[in-house]
Amino acid sequence: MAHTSTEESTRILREHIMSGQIHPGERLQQERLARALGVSRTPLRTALSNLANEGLLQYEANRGYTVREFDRKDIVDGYAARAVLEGLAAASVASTGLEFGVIEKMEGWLEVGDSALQHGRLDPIDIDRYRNMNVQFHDEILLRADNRWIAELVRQTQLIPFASNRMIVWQDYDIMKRTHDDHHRICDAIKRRDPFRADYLMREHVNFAGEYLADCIETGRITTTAPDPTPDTLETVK
Amino acid sequence: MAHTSTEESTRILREHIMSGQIHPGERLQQERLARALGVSRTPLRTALSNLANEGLLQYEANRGYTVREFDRKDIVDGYAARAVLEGLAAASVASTGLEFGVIEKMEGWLEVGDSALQHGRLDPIDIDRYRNMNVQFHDEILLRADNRWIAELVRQTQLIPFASNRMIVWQDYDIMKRTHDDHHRICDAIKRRDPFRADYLMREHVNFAGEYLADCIETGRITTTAPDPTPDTLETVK
DNA sequence: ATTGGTCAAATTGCATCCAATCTTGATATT
DNA sequence: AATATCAAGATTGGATGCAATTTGACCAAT
Repeated sequence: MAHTSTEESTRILREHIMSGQIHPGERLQQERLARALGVSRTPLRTALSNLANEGLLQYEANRGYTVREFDRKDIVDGYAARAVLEGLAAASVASTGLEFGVIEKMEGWLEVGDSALQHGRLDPIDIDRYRNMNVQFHDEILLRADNRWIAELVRQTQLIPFASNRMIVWQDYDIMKRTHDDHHRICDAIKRRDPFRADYLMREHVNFAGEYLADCIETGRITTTAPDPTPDTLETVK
Repeated sequence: MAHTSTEESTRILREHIMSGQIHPGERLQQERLARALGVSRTPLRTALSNLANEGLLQYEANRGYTVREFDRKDIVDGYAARAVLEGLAAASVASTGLEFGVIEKMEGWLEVGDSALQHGRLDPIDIDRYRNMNVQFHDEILLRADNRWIAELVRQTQLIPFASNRMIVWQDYDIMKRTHDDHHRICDAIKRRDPFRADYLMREHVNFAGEYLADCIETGRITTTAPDPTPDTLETVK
């Protein structure tokens, strides 16, 4: 493995926090956690410090780390920031234009989404395919915008448990239909080189997703949104 | 002191990198640096890891940390991202409105800028006053926007040596005049509760600043932009 | 001159140890 | 009963030591 214990610990802890396996508000004891991860306290402490910098943990000197708690406003505000950033990305891409190969690829993804929605209802079978499509679609635009700040800042806004772009609320068919229609229109705006329309559509798309997700989390309507489970176990030694 | 060695080291190193006292591309040797800072390698290593997370350092396993190098595109791209974020902040504030006391305070700052520019030319005497005014003006809008993500992401975009909002290119009177006029208009747009205008003006204001700053850095026209120097010495033990 | 190989010195990553701080709970005081 | 005090245990932050990796100098072969 080409990674250090620190990097591994950071990654595993981040996933466990993001997926809610470590609960908001929970105190993270270094000795216990180090045991669970099979490392000493030194790399673990670096990992904790990094995660606190990312905003996932709260730190108080001599009192240790706790998992940050996020409320509705945190989610909506995060999506609001993400919306203008992804809007800028979409506008940049629309402005510059995309090579045909890339557009073709994106239209392929759109069809993946179409096929998941073609039965007039939501089938749990399709959620994984739709989720991957969604991540690829948004990531491709961020990639093609060719601005490392935007990509990095968007990544940051998604460091909220249950609120990354891997979380799909697979519940209301009409909403998914409309949401995916946004994808079509955003792609169309990019194809037509219409930055203003791409920007506006993306902002609306992301802001809506934020409000909707926040609603669903608040009312406990979140169901089967977890992506491929992580093989890493923390519980064993606990 | 209420801070840990790790936090202190992080802060001091960040300042030294931001102000260019540690040069881009430079390799950071842990033993030497720890000596210079008067701490052991443990807190230093945590600090380095944090700064790498912030994007100021590059890290390679077993090969240590180097100061990241930034080119023109990094600066312009960073400001482009910052522009939409500060634009959103300004629009939010304009939309919500500000209490009279706050508007009065901001108008006070505008006058500070006016007085620094009233002689029809740029006096080096006024640069500190103008810089503080500028920071306060932008920070106040970020604060009043009441969205912690925006404030934090904007902070991140400024983690580039010589490119924070504390850097003022105090050289061309006409440009400063126009730039400060933006401040007046942004404040006016907020007062009139015109989110669209506030957004547009702020984006233009920030994007222009980015391009201009990048030009000046590229052509070596940067002169006396350093803020109040840090009392912390690193050179002593070097 | 350039490539490839070898080995010692330098440097990094991590485990462990110790001092400083916090937490807990029992006891004393009002 | 409520609050204050204080000592023992628990936990954190930082220093040190060691194994693993990298760096760099030197030399041989092409």
